[in-house]
Amino acid sequence: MTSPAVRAYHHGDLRRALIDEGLRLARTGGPAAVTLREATRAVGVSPNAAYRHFADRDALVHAVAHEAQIALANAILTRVAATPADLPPREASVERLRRVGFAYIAFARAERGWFETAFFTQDPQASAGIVTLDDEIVAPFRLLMDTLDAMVDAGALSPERRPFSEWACWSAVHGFADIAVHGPVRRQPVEVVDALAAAVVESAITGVIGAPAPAPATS
Amino acid sequence: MTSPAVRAYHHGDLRRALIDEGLRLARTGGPAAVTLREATRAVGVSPNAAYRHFADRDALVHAVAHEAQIALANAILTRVAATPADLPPREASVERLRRVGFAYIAFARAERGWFETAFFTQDPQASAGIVTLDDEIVAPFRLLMDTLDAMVDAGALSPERRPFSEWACWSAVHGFADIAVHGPVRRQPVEVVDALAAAVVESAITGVIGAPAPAPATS
DNA sequence: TGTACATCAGTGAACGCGCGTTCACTGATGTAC
DNA sequence: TGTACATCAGTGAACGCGCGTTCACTGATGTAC
Repeated sequence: MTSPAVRAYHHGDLRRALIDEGLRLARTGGPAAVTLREATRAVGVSPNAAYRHFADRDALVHAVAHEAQIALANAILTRVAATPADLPPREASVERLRRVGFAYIAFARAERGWFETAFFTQDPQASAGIVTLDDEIVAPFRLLMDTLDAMVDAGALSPERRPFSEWACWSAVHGFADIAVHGPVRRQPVEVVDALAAAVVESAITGVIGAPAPAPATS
Repeated sequence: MTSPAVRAYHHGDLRRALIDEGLRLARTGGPAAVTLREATRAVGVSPNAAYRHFADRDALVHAVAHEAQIALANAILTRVAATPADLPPREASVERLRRVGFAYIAFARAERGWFETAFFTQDPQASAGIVTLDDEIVAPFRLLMDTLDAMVDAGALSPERRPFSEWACWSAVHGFADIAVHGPVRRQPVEVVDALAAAVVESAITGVIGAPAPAPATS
């Protein structure tokens, strides 16, 4: 991977190499750590070489953020896909929502820098019509929407309670992620944070459904 | 206020003046905008004069953050204090929780820079014992704890559901604040954000109580 | 199959910026006698 | 009440840093004939 890739920079993959390096930088330092000078230095190229592939620093950060968002979506998908197959449909639909929430929080804790980068990136223009998300972040959000819709279909969530429920879920889980990553919970032992996360997710589910949910699956 | 204050810098109030200027800078630019050079420049003093009153830049930011946290606590207190006096105790206790949530979100939206600064500041050492908050942020959090305790006393919240409920509340409201300030909702019309905020707060209350809450008071 | 040439991904040096921080200093303040 | 002096809040100039970005350029690549 290295030896042909290194040789391939000329008429090769500098763009890809810079994004990869940007991801490495963002992973530990968040979006602020993604600089043209550091990325080009690490790749072994002069600073201005980056301008062949990106309009400016912002374009690089944006590209990196895009990949961070995809990583988040994949983390959620993986956890949801592992839902036990033997659950009754109704419970399964709730369990899937629970997993979306846990996966979001787990990603924020495990990949703090990527999480910051994914959320940080701003869409310059306002979204059209009703409240929507810019294309890049649509994947994780779509997942949440679909999960809630499936709960309605499975009879776990009454249709009157469906509207806006995605915002309640996202807010709870995002808020806890931020508190766990930047807030006072930051340096608490893992078990404490796990317990709080479980309480927060369960409360969010209760808030959406309108009553306490069936017990979580053990897995 | 200006003329004696300006004269009083020598053997006067440079520390106070720098914090005030820091608050002005943080208000629009968040914690990153609080720089020694800009603050001293605005006050009309040489950059190194700040070192008579602050060990380094971090000390100034910390002082500014402290005041931003107090401003947040005051905003919550004011809104809670305006709870109609004629409500039955049970409903009143829930209405107070609702107001804590709305005030938190309103503060984040109205004073974005201060909100970022208040939350940003990090306590270097881990809190002692169980999960607690560092001294500076204790005021808003104490308010939330007391409000939830009062709900138990008033019979609006069953004692078994009390534990951890502060984290569920704070997460929901903090997450929505972050989404409304930095996320996709950022540029939506005020009415849309208001509607989403109401839905999020109501869902959080339902999640804590375990069932939909009595209707909000009209005020 | 060989050569001329256009293309375009890279180089090297430099710019200006604002920042935090340190140095040796000055000059106003307030106190001891 | 007046003077000598220590204190300490401020000055002015400079440092080194890393950044984004621009300039005129070079030299490898790949294509047209």
